[in-house]
Amino acid sequence: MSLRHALLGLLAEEPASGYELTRKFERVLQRYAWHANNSQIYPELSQLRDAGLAAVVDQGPRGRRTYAITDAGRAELLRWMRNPPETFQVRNEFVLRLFLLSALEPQEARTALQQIAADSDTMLGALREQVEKFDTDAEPGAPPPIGRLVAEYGLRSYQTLHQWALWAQDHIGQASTPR
Amino acid sequence: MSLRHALLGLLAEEPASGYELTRKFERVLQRYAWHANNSQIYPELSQLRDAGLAAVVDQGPRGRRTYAITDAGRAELLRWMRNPPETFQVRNEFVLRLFLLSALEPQEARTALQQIAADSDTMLGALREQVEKFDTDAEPGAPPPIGRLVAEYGLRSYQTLHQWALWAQDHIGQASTPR
DNA sequence: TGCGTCATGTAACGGGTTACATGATTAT
DNA sequence: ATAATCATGTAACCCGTTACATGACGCA
Repeated sequence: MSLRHALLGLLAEEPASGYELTRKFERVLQRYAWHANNSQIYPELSQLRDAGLAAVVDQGPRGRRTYAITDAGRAELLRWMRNPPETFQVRNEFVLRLFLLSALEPQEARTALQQIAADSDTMLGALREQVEKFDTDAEPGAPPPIGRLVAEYGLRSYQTLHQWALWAQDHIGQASTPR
Repeated sequence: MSLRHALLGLLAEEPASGYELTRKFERVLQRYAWHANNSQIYPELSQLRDAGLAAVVDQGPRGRRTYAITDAGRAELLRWMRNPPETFQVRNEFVLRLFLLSALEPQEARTALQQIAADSDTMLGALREQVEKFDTDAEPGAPPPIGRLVAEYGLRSYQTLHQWALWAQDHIGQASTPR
């Protein structure tokens, strides 16, 4: 039940409404870590509330309800963080398509790799901006927030993807024939 | 419906039984690309057969049925490969946990990062062996098979993770306090 | 006044997980 | 003989997706 813990993790940073959590998923988690949309988030928040792991701490206009993590919620999040499974399940259609590139003719595979190289380059630009923003906002000498570490991870991952796509273009050959 | 196309992709390489496909998922796709188990694979193979995208080409002992991709199946795989979605959905609990490291005390987060560095190092060893095997088996001058490109991707990804985990240990500070 | 955004949900359906169930073949 | 592996599947349940539904608030 990762969605539950993703929500607890976001609420551990600061209280938020279902709407704000939906936005956070879109901005922060969606690209590398976890995908969820509002029709999943609202029912899960209700369950979190019923289970005593989160509580409504504020009501605003348009029926807005701000949730905060409770002590029990914090304990549950810690328990989960301290007990990782030995193996993690991954579902990433993008990488799946990389694996199945051999089903295409080499020329078509090369074109696909070019597209990947271009897209990852665009992503790199956005991530570099994000990292720079962290670094200019930081007080000199102070250790960076975790968000900075995560952005660094994203940056390095896309750099790796980009460089691999360029490398693969050079090494993909006529001999890698599909059958 | 990525599972369907993952199966078609594997069958495009060579005919296989449900059992063999389950093994291939475990060995090849599971770690980076897609997770599936036998109780999903067998029904999906039946559907593939009913849809004319795969066909039983051999029967062996213990009721073993070898499936092969049909021309229609190949066409469907190509169509899918040529029409990628603009955005991909990602669900990776491992990365999610990286994002939520800020919920732990810095000391505990550092310990978790050490574990990640150690685990990724183990993975690197296995991947290096795999890559070497590809390279010693290859005829000199011949372009590498797609499997070699994918192994390279895995290798680079784990290298990136490993180096990031070391870097993050050095940069995680007392200031990254959970609230 | 009208558009964009904020804000919350439900319902039907499809995909995925866990647990269960069964038995044949091969190697030791 | 026995254990490991090969080999196939079903059933109940849970999680996630898509589409739908509704309306208040703030700004131009």
